[in-house]
Amino acid sequence: MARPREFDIATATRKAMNVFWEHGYHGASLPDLLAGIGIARGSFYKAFDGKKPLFMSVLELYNQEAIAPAVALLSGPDNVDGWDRIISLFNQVVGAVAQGDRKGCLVCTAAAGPAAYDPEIAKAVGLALDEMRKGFETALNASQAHSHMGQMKHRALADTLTAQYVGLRILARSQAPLEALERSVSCIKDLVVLSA
Amino acid sequence: MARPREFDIATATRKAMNVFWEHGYHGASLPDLLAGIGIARGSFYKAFDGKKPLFMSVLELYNQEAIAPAVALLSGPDNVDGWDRIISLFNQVVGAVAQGDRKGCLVCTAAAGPAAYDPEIAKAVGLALDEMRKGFETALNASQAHSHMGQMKHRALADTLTAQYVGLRILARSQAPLEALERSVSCIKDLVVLSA
DNA sequence: TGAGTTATTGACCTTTTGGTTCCCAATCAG
DNA sequence: CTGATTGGGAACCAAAAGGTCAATAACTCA
Repeated sequence: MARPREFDIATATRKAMNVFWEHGYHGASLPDLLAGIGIARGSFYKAFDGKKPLFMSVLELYNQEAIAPAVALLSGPDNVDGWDRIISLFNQVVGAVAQGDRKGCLVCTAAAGPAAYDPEIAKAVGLALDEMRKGFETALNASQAHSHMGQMKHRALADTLTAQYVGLRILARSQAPLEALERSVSCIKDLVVLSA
Repeated sequence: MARPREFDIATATRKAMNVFWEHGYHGASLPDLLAGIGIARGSFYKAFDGKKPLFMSVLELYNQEAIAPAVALLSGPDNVDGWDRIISLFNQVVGAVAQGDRKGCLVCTAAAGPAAYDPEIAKAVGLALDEMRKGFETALNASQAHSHMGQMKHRALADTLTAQYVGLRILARSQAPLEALERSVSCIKDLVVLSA
């Protein structure tokens, strides 16, 4: 064998995730990443393989750390009504903003940024957002108020909610007033009443 | 007097708008802009005052060329039902995508990008999106199906629709499947039925 | 026609970008 | 202990970023 690595790859990737999350893909420079992780250039290239490969790993980690929990929230538990789960998710989103977290969603920011010209990133982003969409669909299938809707309608509404989620998180990032985000969500909440 | 400028500032700004629109603020490099406008570096700095000042002018132009027409569509004519105007706007958005236009919305892309750390851009973006929001509100006030809703509900729904608009345009830019965007809008269309 | 003024151009500058290299230090097997 | 192997980190690199400037060209007015 030989000398063991002095830092944990997983931990370093998590730190890198935070840097990308805050600054976006382009905004995160090599020095930013190095400072955030706490290693030097050489180690960085030895461990990861440059900025973009790291970003792809970060997207994967983000799926586990942020997307998967959101999807889990939407998917259960079964004793909670599906629409309530959806409202909980949106409440979490504006709740984060209310506590000063304006980072938004890493995937959504990537969707608006490098996904436009990088097919690999676009694909990863698309997969992550599709997970969200499927989560919404699962929740809708478990919603009392939407049980009268057909499967196709559920799918369409899931797509709409996905777009709503993206819009909300982009607006959060763009310093939109908190009240506007709160109003958006309060209105979605009422949607169940309207569509019931 | 002195030597007259060989190009039209307004035309050049419009060309720059297209470059920014396609590549985003960061993605549009100086050479990109120079090639797009068709002038040399020196002229660029003489006419405009650098990249960011130009971008601010571009945002202004975009407000006239893209935001204002959208708001106008939402605001009238009075013989068209308000909700129909809203649906028309969303149809236009996915119609553009259907014809291969994946540029999205310059303001939405800026919201997800430089607005996160540049207060000046954030302010301009916020103003533009607020115009959209007011447009939605105006349309809702002229919607038969929503006449039973109070003013506060109109405002909240306008915020929701604004977020929906942003999400839709970001998804368009991120190469999301056309069908997903179509489903989103078709669902919004039904919303009038549900909320009637 | 000549003076004054301003646009045009392309070379040049600084800083920063992402990426590479090389040498030293640390670790393990034998 | 020793040699092989690997990580660590600073120095280094080329390219590209945005920005400046001095020389040249074009125009108007006196």
